[in-house]
Amino acid sequence: MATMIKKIEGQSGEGSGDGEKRGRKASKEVRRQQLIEATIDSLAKRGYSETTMADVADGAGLSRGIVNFHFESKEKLLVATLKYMADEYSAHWRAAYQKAGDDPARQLELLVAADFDRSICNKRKLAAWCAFWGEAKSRPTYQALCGSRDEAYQNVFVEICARLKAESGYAFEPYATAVGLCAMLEGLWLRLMMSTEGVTRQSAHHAACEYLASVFPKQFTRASLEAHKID
Amino acid sequence: MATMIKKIEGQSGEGSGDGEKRGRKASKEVRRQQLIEATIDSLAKRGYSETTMADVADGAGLSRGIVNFHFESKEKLLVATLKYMADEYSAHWRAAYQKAGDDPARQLELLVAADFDRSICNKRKLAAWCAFWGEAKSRPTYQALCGSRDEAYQNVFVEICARLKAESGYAFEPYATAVGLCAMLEGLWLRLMMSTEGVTRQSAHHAACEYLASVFPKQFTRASLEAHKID
DNA sequence: CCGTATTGAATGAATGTTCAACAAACCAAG
DNA sequence: CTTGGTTTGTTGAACATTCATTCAATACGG
Repeated sequence: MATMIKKIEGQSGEGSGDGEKRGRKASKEVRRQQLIEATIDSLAKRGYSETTMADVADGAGLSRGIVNFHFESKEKLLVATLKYMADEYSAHWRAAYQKAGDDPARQLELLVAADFDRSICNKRKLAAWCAFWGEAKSRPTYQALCGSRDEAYQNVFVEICARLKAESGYAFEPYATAVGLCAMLEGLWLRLMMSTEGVTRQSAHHAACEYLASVFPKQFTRASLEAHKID
Repeated sequence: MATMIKKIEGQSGEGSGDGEKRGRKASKEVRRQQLIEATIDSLAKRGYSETTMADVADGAGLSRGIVNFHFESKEKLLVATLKYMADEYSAHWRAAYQKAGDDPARQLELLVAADFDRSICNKRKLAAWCAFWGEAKSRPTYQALCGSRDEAYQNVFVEICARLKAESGYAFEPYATAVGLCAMLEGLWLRLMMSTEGVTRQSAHHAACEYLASVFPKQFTRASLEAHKID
């Protein structure tokens, strides 16, 4: 157990070259992350309602009381977990957006692809997301964070649709089209998480590309989208 | 309380003209439904993890032990509730499908409209659906029923897309297009439930129609879809 | 040694389930 | 139409369990 902690701290140490005393002070942040990862594990395996503090502690290989030390309560732990995932998601699409440069078609293609990237879109994370969605309505805190595909995210799509319309003379309304696209991406995640067979990350991405080819025929052909497909 | 029971029994009596002794035997089914409705209420108000047997009993205005009499356990109650909603949803879209006749374009329009009908698509029911979605991954029983937008539902869309393609020479793949459309409908439900302001049943339906107009331009114009809009 | 992170048992609250008692509906016999 | 007995639905308190939280004791880095 102690060795595992050392290893994680080591990884953290490599990543950030900060020369401060890393043993304890870093440990605090590392321990939090470790517990958050264990929380995601449990949410994915057992679901929200069956996830207990003991599960999380056991999953992290630590003692029962530890969670209340690093997080004040179960509620706080879950909020921190959701925030962790929301930040990760946000950083991921922003990176893809930036990488795309200024071409709206390329922005669209990369943003959609980003949503089906392995690092974000896997059973574990999707299950955790869905667990929070299920509780979001009755908890304002969750509701705010579950707009992870947030205001900003949707606005980017609205902007892209508007530019493509201006550029190629489409008849659609940019706002409604963007809302529909964002909804489809979310819905594909939902299906990905729900159905055991049939749906895969690739097939979901493929369906999204089919949408792009239908709605933006001037920018995308099915052949070109197929060519860029990587995983 | 007794008067309320009488009233409900009366309604049930009118509906089914069976001449059997209706006082007790009907009561059993009525009571089950009453408890299921109370369960949906609680799921919508408190969420899955905070819904207790006491909440359900109180919500129905009955005593604590009653739920374990009509349903064997909490688990069974929740499964029955989900099944109730799944059956209702299925019946609703099948009715719309039948009403549409044999024209695939009209089938598509009515099926999409059905998804945003008041009777199905309201905060209460959506919240309850989402509560189950959140738990579905870890419970095979839920997972099976949560394919309420089931195999059959999706296959109808695949068939419609295939016919429209054959009829009008579109380039899309029917299966991927249908999957994307179904996913969008689910995603719009999700948004409808999540965000407090901005999204309404009408605007969600509008986004779906925008999709239809973009993907099936030969069948739908934005003007015609707008004209048919009722609620 | 000092301070901090960690442990694990104790505690108390919440909750699903059980069950003995009670009420009401039903049916047959007077 | 009564009456008495039987079945069936309903109640609410008791019970057992699960679980988040607390905290005194401990280990360990600096």
